[in-house]
Amino acid sequence: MAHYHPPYSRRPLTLRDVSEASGVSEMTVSRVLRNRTDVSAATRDKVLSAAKRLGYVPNKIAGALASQRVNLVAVIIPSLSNMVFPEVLRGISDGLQDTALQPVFGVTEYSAEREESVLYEMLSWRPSGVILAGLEHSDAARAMLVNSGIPIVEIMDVDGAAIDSVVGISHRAAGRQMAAAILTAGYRRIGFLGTKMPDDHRARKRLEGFNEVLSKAGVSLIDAEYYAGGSALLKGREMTQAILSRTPDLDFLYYSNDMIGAGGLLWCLEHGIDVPGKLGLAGFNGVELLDGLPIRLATMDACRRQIGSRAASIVAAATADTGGGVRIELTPKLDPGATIRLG
Amino acid sequence: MAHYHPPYSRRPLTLRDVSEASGVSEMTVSRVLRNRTDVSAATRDKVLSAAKRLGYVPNKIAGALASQRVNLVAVIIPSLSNMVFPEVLRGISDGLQDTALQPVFGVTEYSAEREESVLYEMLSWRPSGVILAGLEHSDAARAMLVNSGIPIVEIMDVDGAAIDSVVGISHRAAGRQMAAAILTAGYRRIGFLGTKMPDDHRARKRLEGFNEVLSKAGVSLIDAEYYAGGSALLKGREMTQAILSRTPDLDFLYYSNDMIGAGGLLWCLEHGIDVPGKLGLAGFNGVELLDGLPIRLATMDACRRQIGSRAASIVAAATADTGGGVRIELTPKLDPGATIRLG
DNA sequence: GTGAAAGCGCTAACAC
DNA sequence: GTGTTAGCGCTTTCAC
Repeated sequence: MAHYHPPYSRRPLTLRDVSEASGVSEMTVSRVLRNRTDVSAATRDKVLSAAKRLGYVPNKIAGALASQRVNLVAVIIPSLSNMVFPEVLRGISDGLQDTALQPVFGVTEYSAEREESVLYEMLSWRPSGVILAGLEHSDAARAMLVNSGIPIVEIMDVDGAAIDSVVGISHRAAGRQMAAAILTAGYRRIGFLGTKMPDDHRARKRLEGFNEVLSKAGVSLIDAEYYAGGSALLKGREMTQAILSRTPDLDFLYYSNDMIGAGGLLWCLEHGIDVPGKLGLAGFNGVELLDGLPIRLATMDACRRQIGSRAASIVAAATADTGGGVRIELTPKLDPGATIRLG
Repeated sequence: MAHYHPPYSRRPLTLRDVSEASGVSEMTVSRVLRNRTDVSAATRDKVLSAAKRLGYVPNKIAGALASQRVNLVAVIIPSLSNMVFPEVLRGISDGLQDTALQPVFGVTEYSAEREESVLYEMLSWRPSGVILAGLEHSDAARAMLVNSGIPIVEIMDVDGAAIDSVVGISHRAAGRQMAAAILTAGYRRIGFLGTKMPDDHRARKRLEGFNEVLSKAGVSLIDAEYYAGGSALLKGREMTQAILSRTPDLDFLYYSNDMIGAGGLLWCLEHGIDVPGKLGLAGFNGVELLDGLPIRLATMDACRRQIGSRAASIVAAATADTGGGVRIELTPKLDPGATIRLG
């Protein structure tokens, strides 16, 4: 049902068109359009009005090729499916606010292979920097990053060797801290509920840290449930029901993220389970959504927004060629909410 | 705490480097790297191994300038704060899957001014097409779109005049349909809860359609609550409490989105309110999160993913220069859930 | 099947 | 303050 077919492929205007329309040389037109100060007010006005009248939009491709500068920062994240990465993106936007840099996003769906191809694609546009999640990359991706000659910031996680700069939290330490809090509160029969994602290295590290502290206390996970895809809130609900009917004497459920934790919490409340008396619950991330639940779920803030803005600042500084090779470890705080009893 | 300062600004490799390393002319290297078939297998292997060994990443800036082709689709959306746009983005990714096109995202935060500057910025990269939310744009933005000479797809909303192609639903009709369902169910004392966003035209149109049907039935909104920012789930909870304590005899609450509707629903359930007997509730969007609530909130699916993939297909087709100027109106279906009683 | 030359639209560098 | 010249790293075109 075509209703009108516009002339795609109209030739875009060039500097030359503005030059002719204003009677000013291309070079000076270029100066005006780049807000350079060494142009007389009269010339500037002539150019600006001609450009506006014609509807000229500069060609950054040509500009970038000529100047060898591209004001783009490649940002590569695993997913948009939960609230965690959009918030990192907002942090990045904030951090880039007062610079000429613009973020460009790519998504990997937690696949190293896709990360590699997205990275290749983005690097081919010669961005001013790269911000990407995690420290685990394919060899080829790592090589591209090392060879790129631009600032690289790996974010979210600090447990491992960074290529250049890194901003994040220690997920292993976060897992340990939560385990310690749970043990201190007196819980001993602990179940784990999480995603079936072998490539979510941060979730894996949290669980490793968690298990480590449990082991030292002679405790180990009694049962576990995993899911993939679907509504996390619903999955949390379903998995909670499943694990509790299979292993009714659990006294704590550790969820790998807040969304499934929230689903579990709602299920428990509906079923009159004494939380946190008989059963404690905890998630991870500190998502805003938790504010709207009947009672607060214990969680740990992953410092998402802050990570984004710090990473952006590092790229901005490195581009303005201050510094480089920075390591920033943020410390998430544990929020016991109302789902962990006092120890 | 710098731990290592890599040599930013290493000169990236060029075709010439690969040419010299492989002993093949630049032109033929270029052919191989673009997967052209008119190259002998022997030459191809030489080139490929040299390129891989060196870690060559092509410069798309130069390529785009020379070929006058850019495989980028500019995607401009209002926000990443709720689940609606990320899902549109996923639809777009899907729709672009089997093409050479790559989406690039920009966010406006519901500001026409920011839309204009994001658009300007993106058009300056000469993308192959633009997908943007809504039909309302500044005059300057509209002029840029019209003059761009590339396929433009306005998405989400079909209530108004499109520049080129359009894919969406009628929000006015959606509002009308919900009002009709509510009236049919026998509710008469209706309250509205929504965002304080004058520039969210789709929410506005839904409310207009809603009021229109109410008026015709001699009914009008009894009370309203507005919010801006913060956790939508929490705001839904707070606004529900506020509106019901101010106007206790309301028998229906119409929320402008599912998130605040979910917050309201949770609040009502906790306070033992008979839903949908004494009080009916409805939201909008059909977000996945609703699947995890104790009872289903009435809502309307905004067809987000489908809109994204259809829009992407239009751009892909127009680029391959089939068609153009397409209008697709999808029909959202009303899901009465368990929060509207049978009429 | 391969190579040489020209040029995409802009900006750096320098001359005036 | 303004103009001229020479590329940026590719791809197009055409010759071989």
